Amino acid sequence: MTHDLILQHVGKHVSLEKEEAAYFISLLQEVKVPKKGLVLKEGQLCKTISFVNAGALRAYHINKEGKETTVMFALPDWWITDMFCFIHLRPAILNIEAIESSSIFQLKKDDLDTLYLKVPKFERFFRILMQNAYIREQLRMIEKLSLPAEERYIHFLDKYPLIAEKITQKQIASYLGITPEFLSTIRANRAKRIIS
Amino acid sequence: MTHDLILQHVGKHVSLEKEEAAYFISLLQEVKVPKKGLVLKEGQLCKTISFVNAGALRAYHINKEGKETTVMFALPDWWITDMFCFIHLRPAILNIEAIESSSIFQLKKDDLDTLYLKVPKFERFFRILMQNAYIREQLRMIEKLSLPAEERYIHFLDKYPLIAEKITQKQIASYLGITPEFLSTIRANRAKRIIS
DNA sequence: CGTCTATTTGAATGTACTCAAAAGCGGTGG
DNA sequence: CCACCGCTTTTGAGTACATTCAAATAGACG
Repeated sequence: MTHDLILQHVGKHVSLEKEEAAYFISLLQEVKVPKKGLVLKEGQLCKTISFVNAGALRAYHINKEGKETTVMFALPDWWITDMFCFIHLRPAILNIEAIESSSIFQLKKDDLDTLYLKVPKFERFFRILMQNAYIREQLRMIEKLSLPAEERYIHFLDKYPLIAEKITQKQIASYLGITPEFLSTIRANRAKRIIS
Repeated sequence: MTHDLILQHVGKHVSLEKEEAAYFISLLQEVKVPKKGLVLKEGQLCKTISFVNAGALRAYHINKEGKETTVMFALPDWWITDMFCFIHLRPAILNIEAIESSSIFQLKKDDLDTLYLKVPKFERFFRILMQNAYIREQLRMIEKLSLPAEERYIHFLDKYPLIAEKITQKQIASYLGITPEFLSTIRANRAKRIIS
């Protein structure tokens, strides 16, 4: 359980003194999650944000009709949480599960708030993270509103090849906002077109 | 052109010394925009972020088929820009126009970067802003993926009554991701149901 | 007042969904 | 190690939600 990856990751945006790095790491708790294990369950208080050190996670929401929609995937070097509930200390509206056996570092809300005060560099670090997350979501919304399902599917494969190879089509479909059956016919149509 | 609103707004999240406030304000440039005036045009470099002091703005994207999708609205006390292009210094993919005659304060990217260094409190301030923006977009995506058009319409009226009363149905439709014709039939159906 | 755009209405169409059933695939236990 | 179980994927038919196109009406603004 080295912290090389996370320190390198933080180092991309801010440079830490030795003691700052040590303090930061002291706040992290490593958690191993087996495949299909839940890191967060809807209704629970979401008290932590997780950095993926190894493996892959998925956050999804289930609406009142039982329909599942995938909010995000996270590979190593990504942070994931139910941000709304983490920030406002509300019961989670998302589930977060391990797609494969994973190792994550969890940071508690309270500790993060203290970290901001003790090492203000982390304000910058998380500002950049939030900024990128916001931009990603905004671009995703523009795609969702302006492109048909097939083009969104192609973009997804293009943008997230490493994710695509780890997950099922059902999960891709629920990220794109279509049914697995429809994704299947999209793929069948493409295959036909490519042959002819 | 007082800066009361913006200072009060910043004050909600961080408290500034007199000189810090003065410095911050010195970086702002007031711009008056007439109704239908463009603050940002697709293809231009997006060098500024705008705080709405009075009036109302709208950011929208036009895809290659000419279909327009509204990315966000901004009332007084909101910040608006093409965040992707602002951060990465790319040609804008969004247009930003005034829905009504407006007064905005513009902050240049360079000045913002300097501001972060000189007054690190602003890292915190914008971290919180970005965090909220991220959460909003994420919740919007969950709605878009899991609710039918009619429910999204009701939620919109509920969540943004002040915006709803200023804009056209066409603009609401383009925010919800439906055609104006379909929004019209949704409204007609609701009216019928309410009468009977 | 006239023009331009937004809104409504309706008919025809298309994209995506539901339901159902079969085929494929992966994991697990005997 | 193979057979079985459960889940994913495919396929197809019927359906529903939403779009397109067109035309009429209503509203906003100079």
